[in-house]
Formats: sequence, C-alpha cells, structure tokens
Amino acid sequence: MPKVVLVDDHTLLRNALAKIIHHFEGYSVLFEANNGRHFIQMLDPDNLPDIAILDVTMPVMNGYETSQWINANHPEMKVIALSMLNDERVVIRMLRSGAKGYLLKDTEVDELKKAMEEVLNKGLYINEILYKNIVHSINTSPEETEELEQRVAMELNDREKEFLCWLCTDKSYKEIASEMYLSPRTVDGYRDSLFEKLGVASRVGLVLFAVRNEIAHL
Amino acid sequence: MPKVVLVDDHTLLRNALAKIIHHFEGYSVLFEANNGRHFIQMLDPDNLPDIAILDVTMPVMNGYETSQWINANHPEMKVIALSMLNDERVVIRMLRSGAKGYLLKDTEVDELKKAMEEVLNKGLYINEILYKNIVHSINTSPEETEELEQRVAMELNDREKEFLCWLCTDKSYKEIASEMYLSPRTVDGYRDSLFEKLGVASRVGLVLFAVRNEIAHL
DNA sequence: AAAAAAATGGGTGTTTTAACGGTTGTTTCA
DNA sequence: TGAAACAACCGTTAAAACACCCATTTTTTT
Repeated sequence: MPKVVLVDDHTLLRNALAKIIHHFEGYSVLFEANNGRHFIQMLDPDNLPDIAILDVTMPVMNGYETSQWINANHPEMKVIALSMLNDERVVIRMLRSGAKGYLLKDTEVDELKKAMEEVLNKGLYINEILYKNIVHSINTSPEETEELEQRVAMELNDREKEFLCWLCTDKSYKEIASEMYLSPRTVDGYRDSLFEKLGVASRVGLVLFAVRNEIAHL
Repeated sequence: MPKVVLVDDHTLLRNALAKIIHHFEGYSVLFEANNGRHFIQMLDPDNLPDIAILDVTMPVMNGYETSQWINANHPEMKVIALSMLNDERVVIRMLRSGAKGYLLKDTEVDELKKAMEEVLNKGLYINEILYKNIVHSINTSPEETEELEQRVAMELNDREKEFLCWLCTDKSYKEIASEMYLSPRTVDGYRDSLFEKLGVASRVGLVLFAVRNEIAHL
C-alpha cells in the first residue's frame, strides 16, 4: 500500500488533494506539510512515504531544495512536482533536483492518480509538459541552459529578499532606501546586483521574479 | 439535497473540491466551470444549484460580475466567494456583489463544508475574515470606501488589458508601443489613465494590479 | 445630425532609473 | 597576516519614466 505525503503552502488545495488521495484505492496519506522544512521535521524514519508531492514555490524551503534533500537522504522516495509555472527553467531545474514527474496546477485530478501509479511502476511519469520541455532542452545549447541554471540556482540572502518585497510597492528607490535605513546608493547596488543575478534589466523584472517565487506576498 | 456548482479557473483545485463535495453527506455537484461566462452557459434553468462557489479572480468574467449576475437573475442562489486575496477592498466588493460567505484559499476543507451548511441554514456565513472586514469597513469613512469602490469597479477594456500584459515584461514603454503598433505618446496616455483609474503612481503598481487580478499570466 | 466620449498622437518639462566606475571598511580564511 | 570577498557607500551621465496640457480623428450617444 503506497504511502504519500503532500507538501504545499496552499492549504485548501493541499487539504483537498489529501482527502482525495485517501479515497483512492490502496493509497494512504501519511501527513501534510506547509513547506520543505516542515516536511523534514514531520518525517518519521520508521515510516517513510513512497511518494512526496511537492509544490515548487514555497516559503522557507522550496521544491528544488526539498527534492534535492530527498534525493540525498532517501533516494528511493519518488518526488512529483506540482506547480502553476509552465516555464522551461523551472521544469528542467525540478528534474535536475530529482523530480520524477511534473504536474501543472491546472490539470485534472485523474492525472495526479495516473502520475502516482506510473511513478511507482515505471519510476518516471512523462506527460506532455515534461516531454515538451525535455525535447526542447535537448535542442537548446547546453551553455544557454547552464547559464540560466546558474542564475536561478543562486540563493538570495534575507536582505535581498526584504529588498524584493519593497520593490513590489509603489515606492521609489529613494523611499525604499529610507524604509530600509540605507543610503539610496546602497539600494542602487542591491538593484544592480540582482539585475545581474537574475538576468533582468528593470525593476519590473525583479518584481516579476519576486511574485513568481512567492518572495513577495500578494 | 443541496446542489452545488464550482466556478474557478484553477482546474486542480476546482476538480479536487468537486470530488470532495461529492463525498459530503447529502451534497451533489451539478457541474464545474472555468469562469463566469462558462458558468452561465452551463446553467440549466430546470435544475438550478442552491450554492455557487465562485473564485474572485477569473479570466473573461470574474467573481464580482458573476455574483452580480446571479443576484439579478437567481437571487435565491447562495454565493460563496473563494479567493487567495485577503484585501478589504476585495472582500467588501464581493459582499456588495451579493456573496453570502468569503473563504480564503488557505483554509481547511472542513471550513468549506461549514460555510455551505451555514449559508443554507442561516443565509450567511461569517468567519473571522468576513467579520474583521465588516467591522473595519463600518469604522472607515464612507467616502474612502466609496472612492476605492469606484476605482475598482471601473472595468478595463481589451486594449488596456493587453497593455497590462505588456507591462509585466522587461520591456520599456517605447518597446511596448512598437509591439502594440502605437505611438509612444499613446502608450503614455494609457499608462496615465490607468494610474488614475487604479490609484497607483508607478509602473510597478500597475504590474501588481495585473498580477493580483490575473490579467497577466505568470 | 449634433453633441459627447473615447482613442490616438503630440510637445515640454521634471524626476527617477539604470549603467558605469569608483572608495572605504569589515569579515573570511588559507 | 595578507589576499580575497563582501557590504555599504558615492558621483556622473544618459535614458526612461512620469506629469501636464493640448490637437485630431473616430465612435457612440442622444
């Protein structure tokens, strides 16, 4: 009897999926967690799940990190990624982090069931989105992928995250500087370094990054 | 036996909730819809639902419009709003549009059940978020609320929505103008009029509006 | 058909952002 | 302990964004 764990910060969806999986023939849900750290804390070494369904964008510890941790510590556990992002960089990065399937948040529930079955039987679940991204990734120059990878892999420190939150505001840099008790020039530096790290060229680019990665809460 | 309809553009969540409600003692789900227009199309006058669970932010026809339509055409049908937005303006506007309950997307599934029961029995479901917003709304000057209301109530045309999508991009206004086959001046005008309509003062404000209202797809 | 409204384009300023090249002081660690 | 890395800070300049006022054409309304 396959055991499943759900990790997602959106309670209603996570909760609903848990109840449904409970009703699936032969599946049981061990527990639910808000994010990666929470998941690791709740994990019982004597009763490990067979499948971990992971949201990609979560606070505290995201899907990439969580999947990598699972791969390093419990490689027999199968990871299925769940995300609303249909972005090649995200899909590829999640695969590299060890995910065995990638589901968009607007598929039917039945696809989730199919994904769980295939992941258990064949070790991998290839749906359209995964197939498309793998093919495209193969046809893309490795340097390009590598470059994207490196940029995205860069972790941000707390100060940068706080800055990103302020960016998602009607305020000017000068105002943000005063809110953060920094000189406007310093804030300039933060911005420039984030432009570089994230490969964008305008404040809007940073705002979109913050929103997509749930660093700024809407 | 109460009949329910679910209207939300997020397939997985909608689908999962539908299955769960099907399992609730005594409830049945008539159908699911992607958005307000879709909902109206699928409505069978000989078999109307007792409860419509509506997402607030949807493409084509959003939760406000849909709830208003329901109130005008089938006032006996109870509307429960479902949203991730914990914003007073949104809650109040949804109430004014006729919603009988307001649930955040990170509550537990059980609260949804309670909300459905109370809405059927008492006609209204007051949870913490609704209570807090109602109280605060009463203590706020009516002019202020009115002003917010008027701004938000303003509908945007297709050109403006297209413009908002382009705003959520690293491109400059000049580039956007060329993408939309318009003069940069015209685009300036679009921006200024949106600043006015939406009560913001910078491009970032517009971007956040677009994201929050799902006008731009991440 | 006349009036009103909306869409488009224009001119001219000021303020804010972005790109680039730096300085200083602190921490890190080989 | 001395090089390297980093965080904060600074100045200059060009480009972009924002504010305001206005003209023309098309569409809608009356």
